[in-house]
Amino acid sequence: MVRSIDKTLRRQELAEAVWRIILREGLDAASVRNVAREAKLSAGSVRHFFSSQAELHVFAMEALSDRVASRIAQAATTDDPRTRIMTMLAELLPVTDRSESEFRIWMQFVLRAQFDVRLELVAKATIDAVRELLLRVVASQRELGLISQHTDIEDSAIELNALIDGLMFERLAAPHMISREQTLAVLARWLDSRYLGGPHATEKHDRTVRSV
Amino acid sequence: MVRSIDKTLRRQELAEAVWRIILREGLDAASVRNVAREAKLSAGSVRHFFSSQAELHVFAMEALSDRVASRIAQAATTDDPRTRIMTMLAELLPVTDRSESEFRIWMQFVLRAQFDVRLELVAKATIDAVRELLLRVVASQRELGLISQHTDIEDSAIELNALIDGLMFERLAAPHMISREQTLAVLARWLDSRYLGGPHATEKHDRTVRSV
DNA sequence: GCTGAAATAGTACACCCGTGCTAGTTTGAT
DNA sequence: ATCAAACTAGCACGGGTGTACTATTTCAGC
Repeated sequence: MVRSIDKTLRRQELAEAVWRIILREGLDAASVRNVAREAKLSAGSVRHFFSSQAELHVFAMEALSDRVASRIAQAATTDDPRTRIMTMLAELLPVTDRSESEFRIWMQFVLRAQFDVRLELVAKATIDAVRELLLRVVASQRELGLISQHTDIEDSAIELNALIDGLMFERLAAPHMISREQTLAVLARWLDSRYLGGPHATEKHDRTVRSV
Repeated sequence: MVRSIDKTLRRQELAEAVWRIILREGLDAASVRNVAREAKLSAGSVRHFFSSQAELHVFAMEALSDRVASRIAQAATTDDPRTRIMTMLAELLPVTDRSESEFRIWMQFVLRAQFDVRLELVAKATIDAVRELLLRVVASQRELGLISQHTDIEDSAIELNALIDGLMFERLAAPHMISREQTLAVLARWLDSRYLGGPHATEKHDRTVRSV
């Protein structure tokens, strides 16, 4: 069935149209008519792929979440443990043109989720996934002996999560206040401060982690 | 001129009506008609006090910023340095019914500011003020000898700012993920970890000493 | 009281919205 | 070539929006 592939494709195209509009004018502007125009379709056509505007928005939000998740999965294939951790966590921050756009869009969805039950579900699932990722990261750090055996994994993950969310928020809400380099520097400093042996002990630990 | 006092009062009342609507249904719902109904006025009457919807929103955002600022100023009168710092910083976090509401509204404004030049100005001014506050806090900590003389004030303020913004964001976007108590605990832990000696020896986890 | 300005209400206009509906067009399998 | 399903376009309805405008009410100062 070639048609069903087309359908999936069109839905993805429409999701991307939603993204572009949100980036340009905000989620409010992502009306059915605007999205249709952005995707060079008619409003009736959009209705054919999404039975309601709400469904379109939910799909666009899920697609965005998936997109970021796949990038993190990609980053997780890095060999060196410390590089891998830094690369993965950097994917949670708006420090490139691409990720800056993605998180700007994501933020709009998350805020609207406060008044939309369906979007709230997507937000919660994604946020929980990030929390679990961070827990695994910190846990694997401890298993590798990169940080003290007495480190409270839960507390560390919570603090790391807050730090990352704060950096993300500031990069989006006040980019003049913290540059991309500073953003990564703050994250790196936080990680280094917990490593045994200080920031420059890099090549001593060769074991690979399979849980992350 | 009793009338001009009335005018100021009405504007404040309308701002509070805007707040209530944002809290309940989001900034999108803060239309002139909705605000008028919330304030038990006619739409034409609202227009008499604010020449446009944009002006109403800007005023409501500024009023909110002022409100939080005055609470921080109030907290700054605390005597004991360490209590004062914690009390002031706690005012930057949504950890009470009141502050939770205020920051929830604030977040809506800040996000819309990305697409509204006038709101962007208010956001920038407020965000810059917070940054300067945090710089002063860290600087005074060092002057009082509460933290190491080698602490980089700028770096510390940036990290503290990110942590606070992250905690705020998480409390609003994912309150299920971090409780009010946990929020304050993370902040307290971050502050304590920088104090020389560290007062709360009852802390359960091992704190790695940092030279930052 | 009287008056005029401030305050409030109400109406009208042009616009955008979500969505239901219908009518055409395209397309792949037979 | 035929046909049914998939696709696309367009219209219409009821409703909400900002705002310009006019009409009415309120009330302090005289």
